[in-house]
Amino acid sequence: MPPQTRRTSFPKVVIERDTDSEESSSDEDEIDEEDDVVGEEEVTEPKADEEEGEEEQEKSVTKKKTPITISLKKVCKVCKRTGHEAGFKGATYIDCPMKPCFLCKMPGHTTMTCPHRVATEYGVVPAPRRNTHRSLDYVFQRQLRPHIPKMKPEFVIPDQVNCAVIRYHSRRVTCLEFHPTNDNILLSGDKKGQLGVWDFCKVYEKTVYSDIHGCILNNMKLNPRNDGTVYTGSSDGTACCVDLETGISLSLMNLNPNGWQGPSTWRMLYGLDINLDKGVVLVADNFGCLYTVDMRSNNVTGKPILIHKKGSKVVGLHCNPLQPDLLLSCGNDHFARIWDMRQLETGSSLVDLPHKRVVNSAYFSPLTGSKILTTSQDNRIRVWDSIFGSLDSPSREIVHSHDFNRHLTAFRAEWDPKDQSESLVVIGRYISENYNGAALHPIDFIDISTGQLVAEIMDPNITTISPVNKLHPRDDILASGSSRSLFIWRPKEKHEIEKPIDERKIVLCGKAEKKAKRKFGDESDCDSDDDGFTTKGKTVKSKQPYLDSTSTSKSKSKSKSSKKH
DNA sequence: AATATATGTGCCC
DNA sequence: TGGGCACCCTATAT
Repeated sequence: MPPQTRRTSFPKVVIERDTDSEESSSDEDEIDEEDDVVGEEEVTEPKADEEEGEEEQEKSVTKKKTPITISLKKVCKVCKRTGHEAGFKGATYIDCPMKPCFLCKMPGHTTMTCPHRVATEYGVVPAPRRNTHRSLDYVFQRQLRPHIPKMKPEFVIPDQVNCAVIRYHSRRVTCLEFHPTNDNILLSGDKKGQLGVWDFCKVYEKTVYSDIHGCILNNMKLNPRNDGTVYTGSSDGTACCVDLETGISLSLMNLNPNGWQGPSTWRMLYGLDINLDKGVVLVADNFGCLYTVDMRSNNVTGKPILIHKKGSKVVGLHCNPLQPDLLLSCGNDHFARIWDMRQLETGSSLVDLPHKRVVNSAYFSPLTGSKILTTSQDNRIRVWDSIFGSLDSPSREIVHSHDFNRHLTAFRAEWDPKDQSESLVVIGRYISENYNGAALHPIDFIDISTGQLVAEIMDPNITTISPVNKLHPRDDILASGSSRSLFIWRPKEKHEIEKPIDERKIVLCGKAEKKAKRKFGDESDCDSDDDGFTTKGKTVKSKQPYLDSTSTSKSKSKSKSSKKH
């Protein structure tokens, strides 16, 4: 047992007398009074206070002269000081005033009054009417984007859950990918290393492959040339090529051939991407190294290259969609880096993009590949408007709540691959908002050219945070991973027009699921998952989950201006 | 309904 | 450079 710290040894409920003073004599009273004032410096208290406190308690109980009241003094759960409280009041979270703003990390105000919350685009420099005279830029723009279309209208932003699977995974979801050709298939990875294949139009048609990885499936990518295979990278140190039909996986590499030799030597794979032009799969580990796997021979080629600080995680890799020679990496060393694939060696990065904290993700824009979008643990989304322009500093920094929490999958801002203007981005939100008395964590759609919150979507049935989000490459569909559950969102209008009513079923989750269970008295769902899932090598097909077409989940898709107070 | 628990990052020494 | 510890909105099982 670790030695108790002084702080924790303090009783949270302070016992005080109604009638003060009299024989109190001991130092304890003084302390109580101090507490009353501002909670002053508990630091000045004597070390033995705990026992003394108990003693006195007994004393006063036995005497019975002075009635005892236990006053629930305001004790802040965050800073442990008295005089104020932090935490949830109903569905509203009150910040500790002693801490810097939880949203923007600046001191002097709390989240409630943070200018970035009151006006989401606060401090964001809008996209300038660019008039660059760089010839390369001109050529690039003319070739690819003769006219820059407007961003997608709001109504095609998915805003309503129309199906979801309950606890499809037995651990939290870590990554999602849509199938490149089959519009209804969603792949999902989880912390346990399992890979899910879900036909979300048939809702209950899902398959889970549980014998591919031993722990966290960090990243996966489908092969667009052969859409039946997916490449996966895991913290177990292996990368695999998986056949989606059979679940048969081929190990491409194993960074821990000698098994567990202690935490300092165990290697894990994080970043992963496919470079079709070069016919390679790129993966990166937690020691800062990049590995190249030849897609034909399924062998690692060349030596690992240190591309980020030695010993630091390389969490993301992304190949430029148009320029096969360009690679973007990001990692725990607070950098995102652009590389030329033709001359990959340590220190040879073309550009280093510094961040204040860990970079959770870095992506080129999906259509032109000319923008860069990063998500960093400093609660900022950064945008570089053109890789052909100056990359000295980001074009915009958008403050957004997506803090690091060890129990959550890292948040990543994801492009909408269908948005011709390459300005619509989706990302889950950490801090909750009070929506009619419920604390919900919305999924935000942000126009990264202005920083404006275009839409915030949530569902009263989804009370958990949704750090993992992916937009469909062709349809107006959003997939979200929230804790162990997966959700599919569609725009209300579209969904209502296209789907016959009896297909508009909502699969309940979380609390609503439990309620439904009681209501229908069914015990047989995929909740007993662990049994099935742990059977190595077996696919688990679960039965039909709870369907409830009556409880239409409502979610709002509103512009930021109508936002609370 | 209180509590245990898993276990990443930053920062300090 | 490395161990130790703190840590603000978790989710879930008991």
